[in-house]
Amino acid sequence: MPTAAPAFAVFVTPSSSSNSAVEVVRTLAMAGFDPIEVADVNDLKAHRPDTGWAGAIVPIEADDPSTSWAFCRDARRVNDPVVPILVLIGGSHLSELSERHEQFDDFLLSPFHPSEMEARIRHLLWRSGQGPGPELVELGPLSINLETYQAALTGRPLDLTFMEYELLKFLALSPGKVFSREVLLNRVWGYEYYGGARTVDVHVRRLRAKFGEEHAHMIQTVRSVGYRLDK
Amino acid sequence: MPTAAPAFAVFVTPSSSSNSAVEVVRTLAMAGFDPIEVADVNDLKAHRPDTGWAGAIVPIEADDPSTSWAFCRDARRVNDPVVPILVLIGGSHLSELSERHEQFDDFLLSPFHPSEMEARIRHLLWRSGQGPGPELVELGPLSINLETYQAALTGRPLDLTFMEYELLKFLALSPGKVFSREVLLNRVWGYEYYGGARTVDVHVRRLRAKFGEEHAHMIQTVRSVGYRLDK
DNA sequence: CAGAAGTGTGAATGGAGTGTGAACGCTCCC
DNA sequence: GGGAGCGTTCACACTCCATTCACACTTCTG
Repeated sequence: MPTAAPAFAVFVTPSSSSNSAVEVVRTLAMAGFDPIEVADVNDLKAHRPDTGWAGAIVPIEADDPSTSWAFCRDARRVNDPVVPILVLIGGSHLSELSERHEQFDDFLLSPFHPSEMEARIRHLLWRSGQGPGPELVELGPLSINLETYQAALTGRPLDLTFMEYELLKFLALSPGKVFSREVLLNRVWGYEYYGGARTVDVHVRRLRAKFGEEHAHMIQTVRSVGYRLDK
Repeated sequence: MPTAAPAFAVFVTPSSSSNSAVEVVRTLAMAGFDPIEVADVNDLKAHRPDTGWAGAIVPIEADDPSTSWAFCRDARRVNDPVVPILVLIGGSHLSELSERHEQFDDFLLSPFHPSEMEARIRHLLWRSGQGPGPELVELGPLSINLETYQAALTGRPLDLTFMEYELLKFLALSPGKVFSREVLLNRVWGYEYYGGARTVDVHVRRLRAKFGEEHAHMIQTVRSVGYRLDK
């Protein structure tokens, strides 16, 4: 199971004359983020995800800029200040930015291209804390950190070798699914690999040993078929 | 005598096929800045104004991106690191940004509208005048001062060479994350560098030696994968 | 120009990691 | 109950990888 997607607040005015918010929401979703519409600062508290806000996207409404700017200002004042703030603004309103530097972190011309918005968001995320959280694979008590090449069982780190790690990762990416030895040799060891089926057995055995008696059952044997990783 | 206009370095390739640099220079001048064309990092030192660089504008040449990126990287490594860096990039090359966040501060789609460039520059200037960025990187007993190019372990200064420092800084910016030798060669030594993987090993070894026996374990080897910096 | 410091490369070394064969044990089915 | 089939376990040999060393090359400095 992948880590929860970073949640972004998308400011929408009650008199949502523009449909830009729709475009924003769609773009965020396509880029793998979690867009949540908010109408005012109270919504920021009410709808705050457990993981907090990864940032906010604020379209500056052409017919009522002050409301949008007020939202930006207030979003910085709540208990858990929202950063970063990306402002969406029409080309003819660029001059408004000059006196409001402290109210936004980056801006994007409207209409916008989705890939530019995504690029700006990713750059902001990186700046404000080294980007999105680490890529984790979790399955019950097991968690695998794909960035650090570390696996842990109920928080206790497992000292795995390269092949053990690769095998476990492969199994954990398709929890519950049974893989034959042949498939495992192909997908984990490589297509050109031509070794005995005993190889898989032994690595499973070593994994189970490191899991400890308590969790060894997570790797299940399916007789005359292969192996499967369960919770 | 009026205050000198902020000076911006504009990167131009010798084979300046694109005329984007001309546009950049004109826009900067119109906005009241002082554009100075530079062809490489040596020019940054040779033509450095008395007031220092206010920033740099770097067009990413479509036919030779790596030269432009190398300039960005090196501009951050000179004695008086150039910040901020604004990158000018074609829409079809946006994906290049994802792995180079540390090499630029903001980007602008090419072709660009002069008023957007001016707005971006003014926002960058405002930001750099505010809180100077994270000039200190800390990780357990290790602290790295990005401004003075000094690293220290439990307060004791480490006498690092240039490459040792760059390698350590890169690792410390993503604590815990494993990097392969290939990635390290690309991102620390440079995309255009094509050397043996032993180079990385040796520099790691020298870093560990300077860390001393007590802290050598901070740089961990992940067998058949790469290296990782931990607390 | 001599010397020092920084950096990259090839080769030797040691060891962790990996694969294999054989012995053992379990389960199912005739 | 006995055998066939399959998985498990063990010990051992070998491969590959990281480490280390020595040295060549470049750059800088006095």
